Amino acid sequence: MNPLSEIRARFSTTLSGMVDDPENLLSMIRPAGDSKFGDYQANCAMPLGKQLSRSPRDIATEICESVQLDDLCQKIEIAGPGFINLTIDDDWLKTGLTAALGDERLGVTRVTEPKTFVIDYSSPNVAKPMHVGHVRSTFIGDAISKVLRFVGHTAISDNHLGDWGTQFGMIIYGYKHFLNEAAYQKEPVAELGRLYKYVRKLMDYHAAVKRLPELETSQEELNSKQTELESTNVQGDKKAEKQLKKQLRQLKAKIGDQAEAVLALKAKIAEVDSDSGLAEDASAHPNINQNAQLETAALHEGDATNQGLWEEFLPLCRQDMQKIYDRLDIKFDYELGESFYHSELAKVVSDLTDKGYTKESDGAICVFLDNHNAPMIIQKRDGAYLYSTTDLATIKYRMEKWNADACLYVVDHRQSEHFEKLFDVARLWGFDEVELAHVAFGTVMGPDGKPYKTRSGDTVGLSGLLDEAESRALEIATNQNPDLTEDRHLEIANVIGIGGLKYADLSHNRGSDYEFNYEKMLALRGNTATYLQYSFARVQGILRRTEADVASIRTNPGEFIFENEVERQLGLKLIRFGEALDEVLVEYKPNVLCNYLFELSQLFAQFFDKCSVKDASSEDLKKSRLQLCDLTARTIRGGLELLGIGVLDKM
RNA sequence: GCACCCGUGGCUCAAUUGGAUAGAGCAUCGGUCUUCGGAACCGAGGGUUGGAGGUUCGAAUCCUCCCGGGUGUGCCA
Repeated sequence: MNPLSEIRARFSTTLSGMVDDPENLLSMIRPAGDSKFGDYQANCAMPLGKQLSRSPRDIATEICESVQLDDLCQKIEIAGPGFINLTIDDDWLKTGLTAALGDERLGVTRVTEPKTFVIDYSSPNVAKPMHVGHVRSTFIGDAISKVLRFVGHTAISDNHLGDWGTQFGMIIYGYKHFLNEAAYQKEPVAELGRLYKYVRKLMDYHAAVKRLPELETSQEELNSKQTELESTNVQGDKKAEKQLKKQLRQLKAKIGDQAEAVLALKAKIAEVDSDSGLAEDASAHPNINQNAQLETAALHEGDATNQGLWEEFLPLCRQDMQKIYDRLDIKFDYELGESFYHSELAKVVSDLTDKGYTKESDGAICVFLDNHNAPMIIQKRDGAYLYSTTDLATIKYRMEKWNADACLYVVDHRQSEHFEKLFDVARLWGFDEVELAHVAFGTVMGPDGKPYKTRSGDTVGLSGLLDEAESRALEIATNQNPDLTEDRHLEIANVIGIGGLKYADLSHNRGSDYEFNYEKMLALRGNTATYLQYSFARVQGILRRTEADVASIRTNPGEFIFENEVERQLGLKLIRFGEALDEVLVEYKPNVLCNYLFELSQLFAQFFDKCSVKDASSEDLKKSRLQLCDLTARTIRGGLELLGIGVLDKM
């Protein structure tokens, strides 16, 4: 049991005697904001004072007299308007540490009421190369799944692959018209990838040719509007002047954006025009955009040829994708893609219609919701279904198959409105017991503060990203430790390269955008994976150097001794591993665990500096310090493991 | 137009969801140490949390308005 839950349990008894619902008050017990106030603080006396119209300090006194804390806290103080400051008792702490030492779970107790979570993450489109945008979903989802499992929940990870979408129409079209048979025999996935990109280029070309004149016209309009605004005379009227300025500024920004868009379109056109083969195919396939769509439609309608091709392509594409997951060491319990649900979609619509929740509008079948202007469309005018339909079928399946208590969707924050609607419709449909949560995350930004793109404006491919991270890591590993063998260098590069990438992502609050930066990601200092991995390796160094018998330390521990203040701080931090994990799950935020591990490593560095193990003044003290070392190493390793990050004994 | 999100030292980010003097890491400057792994430790400077009001014992956090930025917005996923 971690100190926080223990304190809350003790307070619970007292507070339930004072109010009906103590839950809210209990959440006001938390780690002290400043260590000079002690280890924990209870802030519940202030609101309680207000509620009961009494002096908060009196209430605080009353609470302190009633709560049973003798063994748990060595100091209890009331401060300021009514803060209750608590300092954990050293003996209690030492007992906890001793227990953690002999426990594989480091003293972290399992939840008393395990739940079943379905976590939907990663979800790339197969047959399209994975890119930097898939990184966050994959890492965050994986970390949350692991933490859920560790604390005792059932976590079912499900990779909801996009394996039924328009990209297959494109590939099928490409296969039928542009296939290089020899290349396909030799390296099928590479050839399919080429076909996808090839068709994409041709489609983009035609779309650009069509769009360009419209854009140029609108550009002219904007320009003339700018001239008009610039010549408007509003002198004397300050308010109008200000408004005009604002309008002009916004207009200029829009013109800039459009100019960029025009350039991008022109580039796409030029790319095709400058290549005689592409140009020829472009003019030979003027209706490629519509025809590719028709191939998709044919696939969905069960056309034998297309169905056969899809069945041929899919395993190849999935195999290819698996390579990336293997490099990242990410595994899923299930990979039920969109195709898995396609036979259920008609039933979703008919069922919702039978229950009277749908309405036809402009030929489409919709569910209208009170708190949204636009309805959720579940069947298009042409009869085709949408991803909202698939998502509904998926919820139904997950409830029937796994009876989930919660479904978490680790998806980019731009889809928040979609999920609001989806969850509303699901509840309307009858799935109102399950917790449905959109675990949203921000965008990965480039150094220019805009979404991370290559210089040519394309999204950044994931496999290239991993290559770059590992090759930079290799350079660092080689420079830092030239004596090691090349194999060792490669192993280190893999662990710190991939680990650095994951940690850079996970250590940011998932809700915020963050800037992608190789240097910072792999920096040897600061809040990075390398710093934590280095701390771990240093502990291993101590254990090696002192020839410590770790097994016997765990089974036959000696007393913990806090000779130096930092030893106590380190011990307290160690015992709070479980608190950090609980906190991660409150809002599904892995960065809480990152912060915890970083702070732990910083405390260890101080301990390392001040408290020599090798030259400890007595055997008892040396043993106590070895115990702290062992716990530190196991906590860092265990914590990083939950984040999907590895460690090395030597690096 | 409407809806949602964001704005925190020079830079990159935290802040346990309303708690005490807003914390880290880079960078800058200074210091420790003949290292149980220097990929270390200690210290200093640097902030009106975009601005103005309001709510209360207490606000980066909640409310209103303004400024600036982003995202989404009826048949893509």
